[in-house]
Amino acid sequence: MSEVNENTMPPNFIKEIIDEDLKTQKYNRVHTRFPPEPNGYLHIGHAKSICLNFGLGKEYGGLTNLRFDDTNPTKEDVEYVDSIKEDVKWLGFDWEDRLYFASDYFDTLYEYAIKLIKKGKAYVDSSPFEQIKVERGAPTKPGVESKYRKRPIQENLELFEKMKNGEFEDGVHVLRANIDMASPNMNLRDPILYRIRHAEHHRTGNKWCIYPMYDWAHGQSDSIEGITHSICTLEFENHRPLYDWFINELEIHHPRQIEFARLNLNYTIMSKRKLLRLVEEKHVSGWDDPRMPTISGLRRRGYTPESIRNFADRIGVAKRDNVIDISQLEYSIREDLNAKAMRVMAVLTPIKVELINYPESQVELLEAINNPEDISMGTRQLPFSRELYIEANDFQEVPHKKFHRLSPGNEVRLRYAYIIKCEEIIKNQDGNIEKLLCSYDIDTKSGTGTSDKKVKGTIHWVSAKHSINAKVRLYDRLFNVPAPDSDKENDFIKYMNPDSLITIENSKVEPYLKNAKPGERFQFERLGYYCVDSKESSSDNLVFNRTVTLKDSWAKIENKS
RNA sequence: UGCCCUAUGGUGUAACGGUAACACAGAGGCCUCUGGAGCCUUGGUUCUGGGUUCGAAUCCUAGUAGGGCAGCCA
Repeated sequence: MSEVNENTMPPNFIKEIIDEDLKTQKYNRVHTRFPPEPNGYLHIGHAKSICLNFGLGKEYGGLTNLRFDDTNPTKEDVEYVDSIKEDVKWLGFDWEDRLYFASDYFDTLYEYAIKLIKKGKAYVDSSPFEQIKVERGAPTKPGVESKYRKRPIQENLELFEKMKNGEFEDGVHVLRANIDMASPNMNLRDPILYRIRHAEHHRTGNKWCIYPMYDWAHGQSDSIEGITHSICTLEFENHRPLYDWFINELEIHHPRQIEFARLNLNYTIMSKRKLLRLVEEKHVSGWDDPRMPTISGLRRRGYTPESIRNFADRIGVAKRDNVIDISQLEYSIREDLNAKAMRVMAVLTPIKVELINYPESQVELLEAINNPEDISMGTRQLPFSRELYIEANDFQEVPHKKFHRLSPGNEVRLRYAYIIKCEEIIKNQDGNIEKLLCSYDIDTKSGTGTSDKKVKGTIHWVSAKHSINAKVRLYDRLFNVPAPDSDKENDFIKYMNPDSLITIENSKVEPYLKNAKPGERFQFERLGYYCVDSKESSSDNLVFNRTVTLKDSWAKIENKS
């Protein structure tokens, strides 16, 4: 697990509120929490929240809990609990011994409910589902009080206990708070606290058949844990008065809730439901498919925890709706990997080059720099011989006017090696290039300074007989429109990018990569950042995933003309 | 025809009543044995109209626009 860097996050309105609360002694400590529901995998939007909550805890010398809000047994599963824990850890955060579950508080919550009933602030409603829905009214229309609203306290107590004891079928009764059916805030129109659900819970098993609603459980859970600042997304702003009402009626510790705008990224989707659909309908290989915006997907794609944390800091926190450009995320990973990734030679789509004036059996070992951004990473030896592979698109038979690479009669430098000149093109019967016959200039060996010949381009290469095969997966954005789920007419599936994954079976990589470990990240010179696939790669069957390309200014020049 | 929230360059975020800053993207240029990296240059009548003030992106007010709220989901 990597360390969280010491940089503090940029100023934001939440820090201002906390500063103020500390100054006024509203609280004398900072305690936050990250409260996911274990019903899906975490995505980059959750990463923003995790970085925020844990970042605040760290920055103020406080604490941050990990708490699962597992109040709906029909949707939750331990698979999700495990993946969420792994993701939070991988991002570099530590909840220490403070791993909690809302289900830990089911007993307390039950007692709290009884307290409310005794105060006449909650009642058992035996109206059918539809009745309750109709009586709730609409945003512009006040609700109507239930005929069970004035049920005697003793009867409520007895019914509620029977609900708990499993004496009723699902849906027969609910426990409701007694607040205000005419409130302009719908959340205050006698919200449901408990519903009957004869379902097995992933932690409490069959102990309960009544389960608290999120609204009833969430605020009290924060209170029980002594949370000072409950940070959540904007849609809970209207729920805050309800949470305040509960806390006040119960007379328990009062956390301060602060809402912020969730992350939106273009060219992807963030809805858990839709991500689940991609997985279930097999549009992707799983939650950790490298094209998914999930944390596990980004991890398998080759993103580093540091890059995600830096991204979270850079995009900031505010209350207005936002759509972050995906290039911002890509910038963060390039920035990190540029500093850290070892450079390596890999030819994705090879064409053969034969150096006609290079001795048949000669092999030279050339020194290559592992990372020009970090010379402490040293150098390595690169075998060079008469037969090489170069990238197919580094050769143009009829070169574009600004093309600086190899073309007939033209010279180019082979990185860390010699300058070569294309003398002849050998084609097969179909007219496809079989190989290029080139000459090399012995006086131009890299590092010798024996020639002052200048050449416009430098290309990467690999020695044919020393290279090893690799499978390379080129990943691109999953959708080809900026907002795939904003179209009300068309399903978002329609906007999936058919070229989001292109697999190349026979790429040639330098021999150093033979021992590359799963998850290890490299820069393939002039191409991009790649990592060894953590699931399917082995030393005799290398599989690389493209994390992100290098910035490609040539592509822009090419597109312009 | 209700309540709540929001409004700063293309996208984000900052500026805390003293005259708009930073990052990404875009466009130019320099440099380069990665067309990478790095460096330089280049964008805003701060949603609109009033008001308060010597002074407003910041405060007040009225509009306008966008988002949220009618699960026994979270």
